[in-house]
Amino acid sequence: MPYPAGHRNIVKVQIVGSARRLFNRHGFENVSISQIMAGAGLTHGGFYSYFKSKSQLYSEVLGCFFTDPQWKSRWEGVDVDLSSSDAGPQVVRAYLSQQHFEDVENSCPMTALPTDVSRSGRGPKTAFGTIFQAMVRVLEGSSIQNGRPRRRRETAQAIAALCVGGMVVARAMVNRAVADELREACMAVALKLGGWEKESKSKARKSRHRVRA
Amino acid sequence: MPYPAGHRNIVKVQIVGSARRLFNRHGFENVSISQIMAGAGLTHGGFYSYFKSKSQLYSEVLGCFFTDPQWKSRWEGVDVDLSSSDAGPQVVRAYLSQQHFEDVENSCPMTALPTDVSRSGRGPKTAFGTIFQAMVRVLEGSSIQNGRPRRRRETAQAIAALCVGGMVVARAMVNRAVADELREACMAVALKLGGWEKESKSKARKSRHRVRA
DNA sequence: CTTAAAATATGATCAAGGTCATATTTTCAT
DNA sequence: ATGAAAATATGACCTTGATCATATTTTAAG
Repeated sequence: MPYPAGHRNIVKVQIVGSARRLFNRHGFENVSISQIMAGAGLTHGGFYSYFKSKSQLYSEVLGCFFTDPQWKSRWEGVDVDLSSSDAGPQVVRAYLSQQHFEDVENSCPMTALPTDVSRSGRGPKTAFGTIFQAMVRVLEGSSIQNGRPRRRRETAQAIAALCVGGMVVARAMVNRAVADELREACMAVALKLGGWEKESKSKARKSRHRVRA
Repeated sequence: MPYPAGHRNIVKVQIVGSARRLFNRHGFENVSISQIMAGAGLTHGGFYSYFKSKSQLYSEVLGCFFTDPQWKSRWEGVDVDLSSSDAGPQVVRAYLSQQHFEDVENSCPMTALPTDVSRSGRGPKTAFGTIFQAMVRVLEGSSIQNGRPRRRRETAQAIAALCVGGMVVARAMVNRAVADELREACMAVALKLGGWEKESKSKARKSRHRVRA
């Protein structure tokens, strides 16, 4: 066997990673095979020895985003421990963080390309739904809500939608200060909805974080 | 003058309308000039006597969405009276309505192509921000919040983001029932946030509307 | 019914991109 | 070192699409 065992798989992962970054930044249809392969240090021709078509890569990229348990593209300085008891507020803060806002390439696909997914077929949509429900489940399990589970689920869904929506809208704005204000507003309300307003932090640090991007 | 006075303008409006529908459905980059012109009953060649480029059309389409006061693309059976005192809940119900969910072509662009805008230049982003702020202002003016205006604004921003986010996510799902549940959850929470839970309607009418679409 | 301007259609050009066939290079076992 | 297999690169084909130049058609005025 002329090449080491896992080589093929390693390269394939690199291609998928390149595609993920490019898709996040430019959207599905606006990225060429050449760009993707170049991003993995290759040229365009070899692509079809790895994937049957561009569409198939599309599915694999989403699958990677969603199902891959070792998706470690955390955002600079932001960490989430899903097993922690306060996973809910952690998720909210991370999702609406300035780091996530800025790190488009490693962004959550729900933020970077939800409308691309809505224009696509069953596969991507199914994957999208899966991760969204996963997010809802984490929030639901962590919310300090008073009563009925019906209510808790409703609230958790709204918090998730608020996180995604806040991020999507913030990214579509010119004015950075306005976008930041929106993010912070969504974060504050989301935490309130979950019953997580403990450390009120006096709304300091309006947009003073430093990120080395 | 060989052609009636307003003719040119009428045709231009038709082209922009065709572009709006197509952009909403397929995204900006996935629509060709030929398709747009065909949608207006013309062929591709004449396009450049109306617009300098495809990008310019893009801006005009967004401008039409956002600033045009006579934008009458209401959704079937849904009406909003912005001068009414309860404009807030009206907007929320309309935005998260099943009709809006289904009527992709006449959708609010914030729902149909926010990520396209986030990948674009200053022009579209500015337009996007303008309409979002307009929505926030309506919600803010109508919210029954208790105290500080700071709080009211924060809440209004979150409600708007929740409306957009709920719709964007719902559209990216395969399962219609799940999407409907999300919409309803977002609507309930949004109304609660605004202090508009008056007519509780006992959560009836789970998805029983009829739309002739 | 003619005519000139306005509008529209046809067709060409040029660039990009998905796809695939073929050539070249790289790597490991001998 | 060497050779065969695996991987990668090159180049071409073909389609599509943005753009523009030119031809044709339509319309209102005379």
